[in-house]
Amino acid sequence: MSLKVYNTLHGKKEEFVPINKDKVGMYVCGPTVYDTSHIGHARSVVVFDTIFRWLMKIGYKVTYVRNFTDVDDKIIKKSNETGEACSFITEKYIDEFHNEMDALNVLRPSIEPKATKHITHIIDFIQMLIAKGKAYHVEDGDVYFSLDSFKNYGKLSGRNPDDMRAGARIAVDKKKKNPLDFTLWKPAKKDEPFWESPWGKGRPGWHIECSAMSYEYLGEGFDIHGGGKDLIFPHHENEIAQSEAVFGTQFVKYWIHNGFVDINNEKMSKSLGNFTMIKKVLEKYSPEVIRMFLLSKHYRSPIDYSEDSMREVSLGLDRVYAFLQRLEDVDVKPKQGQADSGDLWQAFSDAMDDDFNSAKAVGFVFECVKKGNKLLDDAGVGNGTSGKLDASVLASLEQVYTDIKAISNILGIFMLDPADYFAAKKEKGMSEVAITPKQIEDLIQQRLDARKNKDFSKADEIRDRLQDLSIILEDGPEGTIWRFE
RNA sequence: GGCGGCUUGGCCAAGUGGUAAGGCAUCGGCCUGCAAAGCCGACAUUCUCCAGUUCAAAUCUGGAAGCCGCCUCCA
Repeated sequence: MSLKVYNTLHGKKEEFVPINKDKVGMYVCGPTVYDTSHIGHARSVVVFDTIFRWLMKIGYKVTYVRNFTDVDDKIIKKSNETGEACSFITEKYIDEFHNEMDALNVLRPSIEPKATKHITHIIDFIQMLIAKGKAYHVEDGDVYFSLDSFKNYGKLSGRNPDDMRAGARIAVDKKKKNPLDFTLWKPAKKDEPFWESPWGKGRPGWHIECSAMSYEYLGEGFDIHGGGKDLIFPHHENEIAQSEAVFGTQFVKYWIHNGFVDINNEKMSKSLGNFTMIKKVLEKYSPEVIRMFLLSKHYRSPIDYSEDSMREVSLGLDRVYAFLQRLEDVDVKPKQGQADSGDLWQAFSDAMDDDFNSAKAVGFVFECVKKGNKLLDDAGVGNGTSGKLDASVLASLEQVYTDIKAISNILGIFMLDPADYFAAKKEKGMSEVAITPKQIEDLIQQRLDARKNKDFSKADEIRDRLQDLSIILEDGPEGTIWRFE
């Protein structure tokens, strides 16, 4: 099965055929670094990270560019409010972003360009636009893109400029020839950061950096451009206008847009004040739970964030790791050098080829976990009698484990050694509870003694006591183990 | 007002013309002193509603209702 991708440009799934065989150029709009990232940002980053990994896995040499917008009105505003230099603010949030994305097991893109490091490229780009009559400079120092000079405007978002003018939600600016013309360069006011340019001291508008930097690293036209759905208009529409106006060739072949993270069925946004920061979620849930949550629904659909759904995902992840632990307990290990050959991998692979359907893919993993558990049960392993696995069962369990490990490299979940996963979970649980492991062990021993003496009411009392601390006891053939709920 | 999307069991969620994956929860059973975990079974004759195309539709077409998003900074 070959890769199919939903292309926003045409509103349908298309077979993915890169411009250059074997190579893929991908540009994704990164954050404006003026504030802490919320889980909506995490979705975009995790989704495109997964896409990046999948493209590489199926054999493409991928150049993945994700920018930082580090010059912007909001950054300047924050600087004025806090008295901190813009560069201090942007560095701070870039660091924070990197730390959080590293925690979420996100691979670094090939290149992470910053707008402020590409001012010359941006100025050159604007000059090309002016030279072609696609942009104009007004007296005060502003440079605007001339919408009337670009016929195809609106092809990505399905709008036409005439309708929008009728819509009349756009503030009229007398300096503009057409009210929809957008800023390429704006003059610096007093105390604002600036760069010298042919139009005086100023700074770039928002859209132009992506055209200039994608050109710099990926060329006049490239394969994939991504970002959140909210960037379709006007940001990506404007990028198309700028780049295609200069080069006269198709800017991007496949446009990919991820859906939002909602809270109570509404988009997470600053104006509603309903956003949840990544760091806040990381305090409560492991990175893999967050990743699994974000990948448990198709990337184009909205996904509703709630404590309940996080808890549910967390339980599901426990289930997978508990299965892996069972495998480890009977010495089933992933096979070396034989990845990508099992049925699970094949099913996973087909799901990913179908517009990166990670939700479906995760479903297959669960199906396999159930089958694997059944094989173990039927073999009587870990179920009272410690049976011996026969060769064919061993082989299929090894294959499942191998496939899950291969999948973990794409989804960025199920990455850990199960023992480490549960150890981390225990550690986290311990930090929230007023009891020591020693005390727990003592109680377990007391309960064991009580059970030996058939004093079951005392045994149950001890178990209930631990239960109140979210500690679950499991009596197995090798003794009693405990874990956090 | 313009444009786009969504509506699947108690909840979450796959499904893109061939007769409803999976997870969570619930109820039975096996196992257990009792539990937990795991497994087995039950749980949508049906996919918001109405009409149409088709041998066949959750999936295509037309219409209705509800919800959401973009059109202003936004992942």
